[in-house]
Amino acid sequence: MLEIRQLRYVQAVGEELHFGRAAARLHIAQPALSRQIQRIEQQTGAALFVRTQRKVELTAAGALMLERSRSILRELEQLEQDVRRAGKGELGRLTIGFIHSSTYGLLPRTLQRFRDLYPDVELELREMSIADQATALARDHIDVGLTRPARYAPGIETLSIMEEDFVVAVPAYHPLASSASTPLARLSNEPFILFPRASSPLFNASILRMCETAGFTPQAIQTATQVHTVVGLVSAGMGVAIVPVTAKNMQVSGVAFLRIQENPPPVSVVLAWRTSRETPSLRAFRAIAFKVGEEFMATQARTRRGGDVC
Amino acid sequence: MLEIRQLRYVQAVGEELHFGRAAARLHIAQPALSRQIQRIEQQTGAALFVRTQRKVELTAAGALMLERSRSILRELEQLEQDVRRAGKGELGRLTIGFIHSSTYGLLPRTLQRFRDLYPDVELELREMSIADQATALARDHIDVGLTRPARYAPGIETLSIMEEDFVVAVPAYHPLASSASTPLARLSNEPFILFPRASSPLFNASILRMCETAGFTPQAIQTATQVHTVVGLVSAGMGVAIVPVTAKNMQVSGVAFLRIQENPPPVSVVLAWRTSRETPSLRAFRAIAFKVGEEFMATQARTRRGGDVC
DNA sequence: TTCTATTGATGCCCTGGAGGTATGACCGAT
DNA sequence: ATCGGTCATACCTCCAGGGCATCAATAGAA
Repeated sequence: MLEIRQLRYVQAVGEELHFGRAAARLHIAQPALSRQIQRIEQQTGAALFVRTQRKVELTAAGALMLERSRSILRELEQLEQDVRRAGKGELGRLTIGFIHSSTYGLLPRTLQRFRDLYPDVELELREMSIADQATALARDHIDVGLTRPARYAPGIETLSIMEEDFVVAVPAYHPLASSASTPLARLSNEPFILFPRASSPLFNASILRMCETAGFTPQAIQTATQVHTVVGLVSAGMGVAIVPVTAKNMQVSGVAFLRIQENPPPVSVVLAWRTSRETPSLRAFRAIAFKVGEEFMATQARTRRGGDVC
Repeated sequence: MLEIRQLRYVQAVGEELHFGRAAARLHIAQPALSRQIQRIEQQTGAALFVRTQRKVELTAAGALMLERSRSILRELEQLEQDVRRAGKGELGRLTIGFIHSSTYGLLPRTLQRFRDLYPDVELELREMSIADQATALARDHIDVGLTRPARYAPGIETLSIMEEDFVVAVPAYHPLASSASTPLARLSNEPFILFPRASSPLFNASILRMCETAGFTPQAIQTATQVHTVVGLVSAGMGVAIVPVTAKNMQVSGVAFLRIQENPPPVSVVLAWRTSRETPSLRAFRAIAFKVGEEFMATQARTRRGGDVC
């Protein structure tokens, strides 16, 4: 089989048409080059160059080999560079699962920043539920999930990148609408729009627990899986709801958001991935998502925990 | 720079996902393979494989390199094969100059046989005059010329591949039309269609000389460069002509061809090429053209020299 | 013509690196 | 705890590629 060295030598001699100069260009002595070319000619049984005493000329076979050698050498160089980049995570493909609600939060910013830094990593996005992400991770259908805390199979790691407080959403005309905060108990007789237990177990359980702690069971008048649907129903005056604070980013009018005076535990957004499938691109994505999460929480800090309002 | 060996090793390990088996496939010992892979990983700074104690897995960079290595190895193999074939003249390009009259003779057969034997040699055909072929050869515009004997520049070799006798062409109603042969002297008062001296010096000179030997100067009523035009004019009754015997192949009706009893010297068809531009394809073409020329003369032997008529 | 300079080929030697063998380290299975 | 399987490490060998000196052939100068 031909060796790369041989291709390079053919290219040098083919371009210089002079063994001495070609050898100099290759940083080897001329006899070595002569021997290598002879060797190729012997290997292939084809004369590549016609050496008359005064000049060197390409044969048809030589011209063919020169051209193709150039092309293969280019490809090889490109390959090495690409492998190097892939090793640093600058090249590749990342399939990301995400829950719909993260669309309004850090996903867009994370994607934008990631694309800026790693323009040659193909990103594939798949909206899927928390449960679906868990199985997709286990089956290697996605590289990483932007999801919520849950019970994941062994071998799947998670990293919390953001904690969101819950807030109360009420219609704009509601008596509470002008308040900045409210105790949960004030909502005990309100009709509630809740998240269904089946598809949104985390939100459902969190909200039921905090109401229980406040001493009542919320009266469900409707359920909806996606946050923006829930807020939409509040906006339509159908009832009140408890939603994560990022719901404010949804640009729905006719809804007021109130802090919850009991400061119930926040809910996390986590990244989840298979430990054994850790790639450089994944590491890079994780770092960026983490950073974006931090910034995101910082910009929303004024509305959180009643503490540092400006 | 990456070496071919390394690509092959990556391919083997990537496909076997097992160092021992991959090494066996490569006919080397396993430690050598481990070292080479490590070396590549060190060279590129990218992990290609994840070696857990029980199994080997590809990383993203490894998968990339596997795929591209396959492709480069394929190309390299193809290259070697093509160079080998080009060396034997089975691959390449041959630009052939030819005079129009050879279209009715051996050119079609030669081309057909050559294409059968060397289907991957591209043939480019250029009809051009004898003089044009001489300069085209000198300037490397054509690889070989199918032409007539002439004064060629030094460095240009010729090989005669066929000798054609001249015959007399007369209109079908001409008193001589039913004869098989005639002495040239019988034509001394006939109107002649001649080849112009400028563009067809060889034919023109040959014909004038044989008539002179027969004791007369032909009376030109018209000149025409191409043989088939000349024969067409004879068919139209404009006069008689002396043409090479291949003119019979032109399928022109209304013309009778007669042997010349004086047996004037025949005219050759030659191949001409630059000695320094001798390629394997050219050699192959030459051999075939020569053979075809021999066969061509054999099939026409019965009409030649008055000898072996059946 | 003879001499010289140029250029590719040949002979001989040396060395780096690829490969081999033996063995270690690690882990899962029994 | 032991064994078997698997990849990594240590150390040695050997050869192909490269360097140096020189030859051979020829074009161009004298």
